[in-house]
Amino acid sequence: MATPSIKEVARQAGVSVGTVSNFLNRPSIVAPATRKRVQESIDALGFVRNEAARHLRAGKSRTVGLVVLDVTNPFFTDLAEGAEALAYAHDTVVMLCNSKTDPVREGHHLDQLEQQRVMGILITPFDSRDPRLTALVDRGTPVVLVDRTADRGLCSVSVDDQLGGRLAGNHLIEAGHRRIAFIGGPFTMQQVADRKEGITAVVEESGEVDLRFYEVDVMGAVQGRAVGERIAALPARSRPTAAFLANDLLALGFLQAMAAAGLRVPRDMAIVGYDDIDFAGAAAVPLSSVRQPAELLGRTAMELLQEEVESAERHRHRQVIFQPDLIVRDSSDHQRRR
Amino acid sequence: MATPSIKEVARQAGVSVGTVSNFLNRPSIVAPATRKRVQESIDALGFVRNEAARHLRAGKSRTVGLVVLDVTNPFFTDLAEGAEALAYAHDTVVMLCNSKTDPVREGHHLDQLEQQRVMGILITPFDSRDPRLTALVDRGTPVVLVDRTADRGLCSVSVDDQLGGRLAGNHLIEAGHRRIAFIGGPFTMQQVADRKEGITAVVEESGEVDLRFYEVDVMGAVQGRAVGERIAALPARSRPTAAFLANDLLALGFLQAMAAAGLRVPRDMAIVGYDDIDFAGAAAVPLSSVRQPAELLGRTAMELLQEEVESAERHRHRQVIFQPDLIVRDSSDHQRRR
DNA sequence: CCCGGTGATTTAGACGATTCAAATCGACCT
DNA sequence: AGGTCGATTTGAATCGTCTAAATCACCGGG
Repeated sequence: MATPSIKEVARQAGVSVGTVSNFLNRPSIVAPATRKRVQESIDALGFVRNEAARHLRAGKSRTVGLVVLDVTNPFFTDLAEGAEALAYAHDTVVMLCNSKTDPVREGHHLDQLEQQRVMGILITPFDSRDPRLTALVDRGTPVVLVDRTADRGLCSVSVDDQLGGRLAGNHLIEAGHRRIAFIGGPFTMQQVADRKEGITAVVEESGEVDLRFYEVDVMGAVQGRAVGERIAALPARSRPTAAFLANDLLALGFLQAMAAAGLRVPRDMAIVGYDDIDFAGAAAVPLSSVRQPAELLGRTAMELLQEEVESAERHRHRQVIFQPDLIVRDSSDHQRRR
Repeated sequence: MATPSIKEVARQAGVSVGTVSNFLNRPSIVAPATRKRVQESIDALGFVRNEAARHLRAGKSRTVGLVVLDVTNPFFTDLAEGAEALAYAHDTVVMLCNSKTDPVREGHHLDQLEQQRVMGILITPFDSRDPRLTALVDRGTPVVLVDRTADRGLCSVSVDDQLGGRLAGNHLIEAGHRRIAFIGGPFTMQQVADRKEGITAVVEESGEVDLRFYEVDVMGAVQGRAVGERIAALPARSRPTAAFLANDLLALGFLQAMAAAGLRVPRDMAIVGYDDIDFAGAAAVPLSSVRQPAELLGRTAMELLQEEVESAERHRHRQVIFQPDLIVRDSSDHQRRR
């Protein structure tokens, strides 16, 4: 009682397989009476198209791989949302892969996606110049970098992370902070490096600010809390009075560590996060954050991919860069805090 | 310059396609010298297996669909982790799908997975007796219910949610609470209904406790905060003194609302969550929570699926049920709280 | 009554990998 | 030289769907 194929449907309906296929793909050229008969057979047999066969025959898949660093991070799920919305409109499927900031997992996913001959891959790579990635592209899989700027012949969609770092830095410096912590990681990740560079630049311009770096391996709430505990334990006179964290999960964990240690936010510690996930505005102390247009990123990435797939040869790679916005809330703003 | 097929590899290596296939699938029967030659051609050409073709020929896929209610919830990603670990060992791939507690999205994913002829589906369904799900099973796709108990002919892996509700309820009642809120939703979801039933049962047994219900549409931190604000706004004499929330994200949001409203936890409001996600223990006030063995759930579900796929006809469906544990932390424990 | 259309349907290969019966090749034995 | 056995390799068929080309039925015009 295996799943019926187009052939069984044809027999049941008393037509040829070609007609069934036509019914499926170009119903308008099938006579109404035949159409009805085929539809009935399909329903009766419970026929479901075999995507593998279609794919093999067509030579191209209708699924797109999306590889992100952390599915738990709302920034990435929002991004996925944007990509899926567009995919849905183009009758394609998004395969979501979680690399968990681990190059090995990432590589595994890429292998699988390539074997599946996906029509393309959207990826926030651990390392954008990973040779595996380059090889994949050379072999013909269209790739769009997400949340990273491509240098070479690739499309990419990103946000100006240096600017994001500058915005956060300026904001904290103007509020009078002179000891600031930058927390994120791994520092080898381009995004993190850029944000770090941004705040470093404005700190150097201002001259008199002490900026310290704390590196984490993965940017999650748990790590944020851990760093927060270490910093809270410092003597008040040498402790930073403000922290800029490279994502909101980190910032949320950090915020909780402050609360647990009895430090008031923003009075004792001002906090600025990154991504402006929904949850940030709803935190115990609403979190200031550098907003990235996550959904737009995803949507645009998918757009670029579709474009590349459709126009094939005469496609010019493009690097789209969005501007981030600083959203100031209580966690970094004395005035607002009652 | 399309991706080379096994045929090109064969030509390049001066052997037949059969030999290349043998090299790929049963290397031991290929002569060492030939093996070397084929390997070289594969490397030179950058050959990558075409999964669609393998699948079509083999008649069965090597990917498993995993449909969860919320990828943002660490409970589900832990679960996915368990499933993936086992899948990896069996050389299969997990396709992660996020239904976002939306039956329409869920249906869409199921359709796609069926068209892809996945070898099976692990799903936390919105409604376990959805006819679409039944139809899918009847048409031959093995399905294992996750975090839900199957009534009919299906395998399932779940945790005794009623017991979870009882544990939380008993704990709060014993601590002296007489006005308790239960927060979760939608109440039509079996898990939520069971937890609710569990606490309702112990409340009724005790006689003198006032239990109130708050329903949310999706169980996320944002919703938790919203309910928290409503409850915090109640006059102290009629306000519940304890809340049991059907998952930890909800509880985290709720906790933040308490902090924002100036209510102390657990003195003014005791809180017990559900799932015991990593983040729960790291919250500003460490969260009491009913622990579910998420990874084990995922792993076991995959095990059952493999079993079903392999033993085919003579397979007996099984319903595995795990026991939850109550983890008591500061959020519900006066003693511990300084 | 035959010809040319037109509209509907059928036929006949691909697509890429796998499998299995059959062919090939040596080496070895008698 | 003929035969046998084992180890390798080959060739063809197959999976389900799609498409281009071919076929068919039927109609009206000449």
